[in-house]
Amino acid sequence: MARVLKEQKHDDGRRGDIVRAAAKLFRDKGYDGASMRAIANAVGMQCGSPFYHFASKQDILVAVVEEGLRQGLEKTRAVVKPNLPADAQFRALVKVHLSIILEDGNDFIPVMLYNWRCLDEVHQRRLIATKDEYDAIWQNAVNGLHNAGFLGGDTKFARLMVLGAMNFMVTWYKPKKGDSLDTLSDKVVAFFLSQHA
Amino acid sequence: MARVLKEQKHDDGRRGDIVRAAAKLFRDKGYDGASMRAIANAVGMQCGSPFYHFASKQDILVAVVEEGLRQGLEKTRAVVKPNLPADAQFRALVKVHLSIILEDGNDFIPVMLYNWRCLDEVHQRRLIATKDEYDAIWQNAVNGLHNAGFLGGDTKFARLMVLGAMNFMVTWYKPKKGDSLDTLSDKVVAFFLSQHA
DNA sequence: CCTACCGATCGGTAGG
DNA sequence: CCTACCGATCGGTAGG
Repeated sequence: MARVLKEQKHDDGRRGDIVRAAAKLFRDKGYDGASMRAIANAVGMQCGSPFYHFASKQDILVAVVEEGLRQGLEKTRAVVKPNLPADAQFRALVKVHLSIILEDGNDFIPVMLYNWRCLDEVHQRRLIATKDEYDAIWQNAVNGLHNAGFLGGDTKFARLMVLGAMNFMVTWYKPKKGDSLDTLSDKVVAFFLSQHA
Repeated sequence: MARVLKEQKHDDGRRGDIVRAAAKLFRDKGYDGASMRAIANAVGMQCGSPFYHFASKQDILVAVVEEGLRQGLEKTRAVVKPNLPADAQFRALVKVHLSIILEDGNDFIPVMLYNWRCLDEVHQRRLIATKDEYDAIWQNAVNGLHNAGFLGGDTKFARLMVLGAMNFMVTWYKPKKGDSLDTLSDKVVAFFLSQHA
């Protein structure tokens, strides 16, 4: 019990610092472009010290992606409400997703999206299970749009298009004064559901 | 004159082999993940030999992106026809773009899309001019959709959504027997223009 | 968590 | 275009 408490505190301390700093560096420079030395220095450590907390650089990447999926799934589940109209449910999910990939300090999911192939196959296979949960929530919401007449055709394809368009925003979105993620979410929703405005 | 001819032949020979091999490796492993040794070996050279053709690894990346933009712009311009109905023009552009990013051996533009930040700022600034030409063609087509009543709202945002959704296909599209880029183009067009089907 | 270090690999070069 | 090599940097480790 004491041991469990100690480990939890540990996770929230230096280990967590490393994961957050690595996420930022992986996002900015890519997995290969961010050296262990850079990660160590970002948290005020010497170059060998992160290996006290992680067995390898790969394990840090895994921790980043795991943390991203954990946070992302938590935030996403929190806005899923069974009695919401399809378009309102869609808007809520869009807003959460934009926050997950665009908001300052949320580097975990962008790292996952753009460094997925840097993960070992073993880790990919394990993490894909959680990714599937995430996709299933979205698939439900898109199916809801279809059933409510907002979308026709192939709903799996529709989900991929919607999420793809948003995920690619990571490459071009620059936050500007005056517009919030709320405004941006409205634009995304308006674009995809414009046929019923 | 003889010198010009010789250089042209040279470009189409070993230099071109290096650019094509590098494009494939940059696409598969990323710019940092693909070593000069791997690029050299892919064309049957020793590790120092590519430097007879290029001053640096960075210059190979620049050549890959330049070739991608050149080919892409050429193919794209070829399908732009002033008297085409807006939806037909859109479909033609979608098909060309899918071919550019998904067809086997077309690694140049995917490398550009996902290794853009590996380019020096100087090269980015120069290449962005050509990118803008590409975007302008698409903007025209999307404006055409808007004017014909296929789309409402912010047409620049619409362009970014449409291209983003397609560009992200690079991360999930796996060619399957029986479906062609024609079928896929139809699905993309149907999705974005479904409100007027 | 630091110090001091390892072997491996990297991009790039000189000389032919 | 090859051979042979360079200094720099990489991820990772042993010992404290």
